[in-house]
Amino acid sequence: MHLINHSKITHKQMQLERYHKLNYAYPELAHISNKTWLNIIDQARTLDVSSGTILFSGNTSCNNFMLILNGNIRIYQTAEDGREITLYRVEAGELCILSLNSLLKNKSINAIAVTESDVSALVISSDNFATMMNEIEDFRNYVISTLTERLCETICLIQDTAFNNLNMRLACMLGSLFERNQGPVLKITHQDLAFELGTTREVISRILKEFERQDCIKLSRGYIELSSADGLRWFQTPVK
Amino acid sequence: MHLINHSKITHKQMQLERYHKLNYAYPELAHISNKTWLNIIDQARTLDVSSGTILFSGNTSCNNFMLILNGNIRIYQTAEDGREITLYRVEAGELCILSLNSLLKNKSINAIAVTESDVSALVISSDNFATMMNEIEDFRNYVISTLTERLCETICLIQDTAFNNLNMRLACMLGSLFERNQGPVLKITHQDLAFELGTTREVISRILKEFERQDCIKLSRGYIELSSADGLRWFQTPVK
DNA sequence: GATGTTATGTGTGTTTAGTCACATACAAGC
DNA sequence: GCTTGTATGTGACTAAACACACATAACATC
Repeated sequence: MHLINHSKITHKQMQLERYHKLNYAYPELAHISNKTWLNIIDQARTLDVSSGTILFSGNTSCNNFMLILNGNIRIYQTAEDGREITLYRVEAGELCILSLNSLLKNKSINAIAVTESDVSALVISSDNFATMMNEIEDFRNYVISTLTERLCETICLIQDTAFNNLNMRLACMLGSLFERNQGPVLKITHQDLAFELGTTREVISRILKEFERQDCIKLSRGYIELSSADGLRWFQTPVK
Repeated sequence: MHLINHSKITHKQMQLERYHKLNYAYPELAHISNKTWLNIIDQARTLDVSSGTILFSGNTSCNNFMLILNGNIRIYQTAEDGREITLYRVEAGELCILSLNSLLKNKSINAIAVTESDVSALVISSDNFATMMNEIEDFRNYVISTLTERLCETICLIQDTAFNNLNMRLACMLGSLFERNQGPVLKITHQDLAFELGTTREVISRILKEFERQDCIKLSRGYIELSSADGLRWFQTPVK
């Protein structure tokens, strides 16, 4: 009796902890007090995976919907020759919208999702997801808004890959990486940058070297240090 | 009195005509008999525009939602140097999902929509669209399904532009154009193909010439004739 | 059939990106 | 220190794509 009671308390504590994390990660959804919502969240299984786990790929599709509480996920595509290109990332508080495709149409997409850090997420079944979409207006709006936004970003990526040269694309990429980074020293390898942009390591190494010659950055093994954000910005715009 | 009566009859006829067209174009939505739906459709303004009309661009955003009854629309992006790339097309029975961005976030997207034929559409106000999304499950599902599908196609386009060379991309493009085309003679100019793929006319002309030398196609002014679909398929796969 | 317009063909040169083959360099651990 | 892995630097070459400058060629129309 004592034990059962104790277990009840910890369960309640766990639920509170869950809501705390969920509301922290998803402030847009924090105010939902709908009973359906609370039920489904209570039912949801917690998924904890370590960094480097493949959540879905061309073969293994993802038949659940996930609310990410912690960590981030990279969605990318591959070419036969080993090149990769990052499509986007999903962080805590965002929705992995691509999984909607397997969810709604039961058809997996030609992309890979891999965790870049330890990730914990709430797993919501296909049925419960459908219920939420139908019954909870705020949730529905959030999903549609995310989906729309993702489509727009993807379209920008097309413009980028189709029309911009690598110098510019790399300069822009570095720009946004430094922005997000705390401090001017970025921990990343040339190969990783190549994987971001869909090209090869040598090409990146050469362009970075050019940036260094122009005193925009300083290179060292595994790190890139920003010397001149303005200098870098010069490369971020089309020549002339 | 006689006149008013007459006008009422024609109005009713017009409404019937409208539903006929709508249901023909959107079989997925044809069964909706919801009162809200009928009201909004009745209220909707009909838009008739001729071929070549710009529906939205970077500047002019589209603050309405459209159900396309007739014709088709091309959505594309431009580069400073005059190149263009087609993102996708919207035909009767499909949804122009990009307009959702201006609709939901009041933020226009960096793309242009132009009619490729005479187009007639039902224009649905932002408010009515929101009402439909909230109240009509089937409509909502259709919108979300379209949005998801568009996102997937866009992601495939990224893979295509990032990893495939122009020979292959052009061969694939021709392949799908011939598939849709009635008969083996396709009416299109080299410049138009360049605009589809985001490149320049000369490049397309040379690749087409190569396809002709390989007896896949025959070229004439304004037309491309398919000689060997198998030969063309050879170019549609990565070399070796 | 003269004229203007649009579409195509093609030579030549340049730039950009990718490939291959190494050399070097750094970092960690034994 | 030495070894082993990983990361970077670079020369030299190839290929793809683009740019420029024309020459034709087809068609439209008057």
